[in-house]
Amino acid sequence: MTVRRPSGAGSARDATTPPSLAAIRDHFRTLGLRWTAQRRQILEVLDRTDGHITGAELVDRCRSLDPLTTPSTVYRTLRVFEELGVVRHAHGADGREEYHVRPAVEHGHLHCEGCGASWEIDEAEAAATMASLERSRGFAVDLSHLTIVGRCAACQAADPG
Amino acid sequence: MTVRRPSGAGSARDATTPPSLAAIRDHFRTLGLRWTAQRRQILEVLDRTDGHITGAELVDRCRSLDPLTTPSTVYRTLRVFEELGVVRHAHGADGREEYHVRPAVEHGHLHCEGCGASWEIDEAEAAATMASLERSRGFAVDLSHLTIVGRCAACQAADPG
DNA sequence: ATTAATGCAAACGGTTTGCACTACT
DNA sequence: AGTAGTGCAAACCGTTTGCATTAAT
Repeated sequence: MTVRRPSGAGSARDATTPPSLAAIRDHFRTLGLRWTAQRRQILEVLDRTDGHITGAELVDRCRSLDPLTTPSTVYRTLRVFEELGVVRHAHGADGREEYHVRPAVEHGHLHCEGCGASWEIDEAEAAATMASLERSRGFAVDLSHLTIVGRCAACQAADPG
Repeated sequence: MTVRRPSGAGSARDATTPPSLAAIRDHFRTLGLRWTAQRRQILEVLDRTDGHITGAELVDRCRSLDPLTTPSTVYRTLRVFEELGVVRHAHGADGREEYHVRPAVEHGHLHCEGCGASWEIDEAEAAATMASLERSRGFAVDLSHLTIVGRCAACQAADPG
């Protein structure tokens, strides 16, 4: 199925506040898409997740809520949600696709290859990066897709290697 | 097999110029590892590749040179090469593992999600990013692992969104 | 002669597909 | 009633593994 994407409310491009559940449901219906129990459930799980979640993790969590959950439905729904701009995916440090509900403020991630921890970086913190690439190349960084890998302060202290 | 990694020449930590084929072969032997036709071939293909290459692509190219090439050998060799610091992997824009022969100067990649093109970013260009995260968090960015996704100047002009 | 490395085939995990069926609208 | 969405099972792709065999030292 291919989603038609009219301009206007909820279009994938505007970076406003996250729409409410009801708004999303209505938006679906307006587009001729259907609002099903599965879609609601998946959206709820995504919404409760802060940070990011891989497709497989999402399948698991949905399954633990409702054992009848099917991977194909989850992945298909994820695609639709992304086409509609409800979720966003980025590539985590391990190379997996990671999804998150489109946040009010876009953010990227910092990942320590020493301890595996990760942190969010907001627009302010990424400003230097974005400005520099904008200036030198005219390149517009997709912050919500950004994962920077390296070593955190603690790991450097622990193993100055 | 686990590779012992003695300090000294060729150790994974020093960021010097890329060692010659002969040096690598000798290094292998010194460690009690063996230098085989397959390893030489894989290294040659890697060396001829500029930029980056995925595991699967590497398998294909090796196969086109020698149809007897086996995936398991390639992947195993890749691991050994990486443990020895001969190659490095990063996660490409599409989330795949991408390998490159460890270059004299470490670099990251810039990837346009509009046209799919990618460019290298060197230390100078990444300086702003690295300095900023170093300052705010004490975080040491792993430049060779860095892939920044966004939209290039041309794509922004073509489709101002 | 040792034992590291290979080749094969089979298993793996995450994701995608085709198709008949179900259920939103 | 019509068609979007589901569930199932099977296929898929890239990668990893166990094990018997080969070959570098």
